[in-house]
Amino acid sequence: MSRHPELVASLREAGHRWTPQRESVLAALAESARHLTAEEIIARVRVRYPYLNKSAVYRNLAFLTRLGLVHQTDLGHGHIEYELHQDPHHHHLICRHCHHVLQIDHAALATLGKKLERDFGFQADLDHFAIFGVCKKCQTRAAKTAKRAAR
Amino acid sequence: MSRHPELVASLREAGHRWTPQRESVLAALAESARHLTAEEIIARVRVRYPYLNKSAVYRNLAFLTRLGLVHQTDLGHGHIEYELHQDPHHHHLICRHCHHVLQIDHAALATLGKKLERDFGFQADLDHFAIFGVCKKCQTRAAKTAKRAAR
DNA sequence: GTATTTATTGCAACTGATTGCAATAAGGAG
DNA sequence: CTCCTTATTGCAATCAGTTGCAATAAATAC
Repeated sequence: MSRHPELVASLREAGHRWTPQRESVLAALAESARHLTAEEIIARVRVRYPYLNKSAVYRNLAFLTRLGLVHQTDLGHGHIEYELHQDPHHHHLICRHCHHVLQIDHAALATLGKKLERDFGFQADLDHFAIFGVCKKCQTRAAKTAKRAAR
Repeated sequence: MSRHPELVASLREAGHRWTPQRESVLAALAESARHLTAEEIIARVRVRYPYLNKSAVYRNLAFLTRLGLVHQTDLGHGHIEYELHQDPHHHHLICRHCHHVLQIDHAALATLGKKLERDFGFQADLDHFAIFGVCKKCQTRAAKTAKRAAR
């Protein structure tokens, strides 16, 4: 019936249902190691389940996100990207010039989390964070261009 | 002609033009002390300029953002919010339960910025950051509910 | 003033995503 | 198994935002 028996049981206890549509969305994410856009998920799900409605996909992505099974991130590509939640926690540094995405691990943000907790009593969701900025390469490239322009 | 003579001059030097539409979008933001959604901006602009097309508003918001005059933030209300860029830099802690927005100043994130620079050579845009999580109030409320459920 | 260049606008078509609602079907009870 | 409740689906309408393109008009040169 399902390859996620404990998950399914806990969903049912909470009054939710385990439908083929829901399973297929989760399966599409589980079979991909990387982020997928909603459009990619719909395409993959329809390989097995050709007439699945897109609103069911969007609603299940929101549902799985609420459960904490799925993460939504805006990596600046114009579409939200989804991925299965899996440890270790990581974050992304996204260059606004070359759009390169550098993955960093949670340690870099642990201090900030503690600080927000201590100073404001705020329990931040510092998981899978997207930070925009300028990467090393583009900084040096920009410096060179500025120099050339100055001459 | 305009209440922003230096701005207009520098735009012209860069090959841009200063149109009534562009001015009216900037004016709408300047007259509001707080964040506005695109819809609110369109409504305010149309008080003086009834037939302005929405795509001109969106394009000018993007344009002013590229110039660094305007900031876009997703405060989790389902719409992007815009505001005139003004110091001092600040950030937002947004509770995912009660949706309360707590404004904090830049000091809290300064350490993170230095760390990203030092460890990864990444110059992060740590300006007007939105951090989601659970606020103090909702944490204590959740703790009480859990206790009650345990009985 | 007129002519030229081209950034910007207005419009209409379109995209990704959301929503209201009736129909369906999952899960539990008998 | 059948019956019942209601979470979920499918569909169509809708919404916020984007895009292609021809028309307009801002800025510059003359």
